[in-house]
Amino acid sequence: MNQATGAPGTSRPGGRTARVREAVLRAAGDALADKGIGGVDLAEVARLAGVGKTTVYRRWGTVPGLVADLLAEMAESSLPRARTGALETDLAALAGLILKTLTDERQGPLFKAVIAAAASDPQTAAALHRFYRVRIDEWAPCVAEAAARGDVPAGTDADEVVRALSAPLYYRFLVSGDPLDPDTAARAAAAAAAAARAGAYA
Amino acid sequence: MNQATGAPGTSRPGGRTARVREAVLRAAGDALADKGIGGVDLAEVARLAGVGKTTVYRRWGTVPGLVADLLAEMAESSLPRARTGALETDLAALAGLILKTLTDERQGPLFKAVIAAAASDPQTAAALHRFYRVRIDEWAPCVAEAAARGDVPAGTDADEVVRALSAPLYYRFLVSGDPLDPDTAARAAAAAAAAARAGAYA
DNA sequence: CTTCTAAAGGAACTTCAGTTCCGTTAATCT
DNA sequence: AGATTAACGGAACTGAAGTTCCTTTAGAAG
Repeated sequence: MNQATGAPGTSRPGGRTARVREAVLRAAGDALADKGIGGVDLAEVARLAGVGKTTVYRRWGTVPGLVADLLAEMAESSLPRARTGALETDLAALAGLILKTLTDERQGPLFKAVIAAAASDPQTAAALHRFYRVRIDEWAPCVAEAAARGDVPAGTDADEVVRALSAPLYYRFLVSGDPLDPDTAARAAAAAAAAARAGAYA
Repeated sequence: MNQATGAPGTSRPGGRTARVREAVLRAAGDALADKGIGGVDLAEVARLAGVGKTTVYRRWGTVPGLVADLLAEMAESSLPRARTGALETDLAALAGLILKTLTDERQGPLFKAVIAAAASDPQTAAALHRFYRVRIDEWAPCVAEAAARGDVPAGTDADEVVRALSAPLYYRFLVSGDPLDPDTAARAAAAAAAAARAGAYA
């Protein structure tokens, strides 16, 4: 007597269920990347994934629900931070990583679509915030180590420095439409380091 | 013989046509602010505006088309910049203005929806970029004047300083979900000023 | 290997956003 | 003031996204 207590996929997560999830998330990522959030319908995703549309509607229900699951998947495959030994170079490495992600053929449009989805759906927003919480936690130690070395004032808010570095890249990407190039990334890293040294985040 | 050469509303823009446009844009703003981009349909907007839905479909066609027109309208009512006489205080005034806009009951959700729409629609994106081009052009002179006074290095990129100030606020608003408060705004202004003085934008 | 049932799949159905058609209203020009 | 026609508006129509119902497949347990 093993009744289904939760959502579909929780009680028998192995084998076929896992293959279906993988195929659907992959197809969803493809569709999001090339049509954006408005252009995705679940029946199309099901067709691309080679899966019955009933299955997609039953397990994910709506486009934002599917996007939230996709984000949870993406959070798992987060890269480890750089350890160059100096604040400026660590931050430059992070800026380069963000630049590479946002300008990537597939990842860029995907992030754009996901952030757009989060703007109008609380479930997606929560998943997005968790995603960036993980990223910031991964990279903040760069700043903490710099503080320990005395490169930035004691009491500097490490999270804030990471955000300050990321922000200009995302701002261009989402809001102003100004170009995103290695120069921009380098300047974002340099500016964050300079402001941190000046004690703007203490 | 005055045949209609352009889109509806171009050949007889006065009177009723203008009233309809005003009512529809107002209703569209309300709907966007409280349902977000995904939750708006043109028939509902028409009903709220007290206008035939055929009219809305004929003149604006799609939700992004309507949003683009709304943005063009918003760009007209841009506020003049502050002139406090010092870089830090000018930048603090701008940060305060952005904070006020993004946390406003109506304007905040509206901006969120509009930026989300721009993520998947080129027409909306173009309108959004024009909007921020206007804002940056309005405020960049603060930095140029500071450079003339010798407060920041000669050759500092004024536009870049304004973006650097705006970015952390928008990043929190759209991406990370961290709180937006006067403290954050003050820190964004201080950091932009510090980085500019250090020559990070020269 | 057999049993049990969670999860997938197919097909018909429903609902509603978006379109089309055509009659009505009112802005502009003489 | 009267004529012209751009633009509005109501109502019926269309098509596809999303739902429901029932059957089939295959993962987990004994």
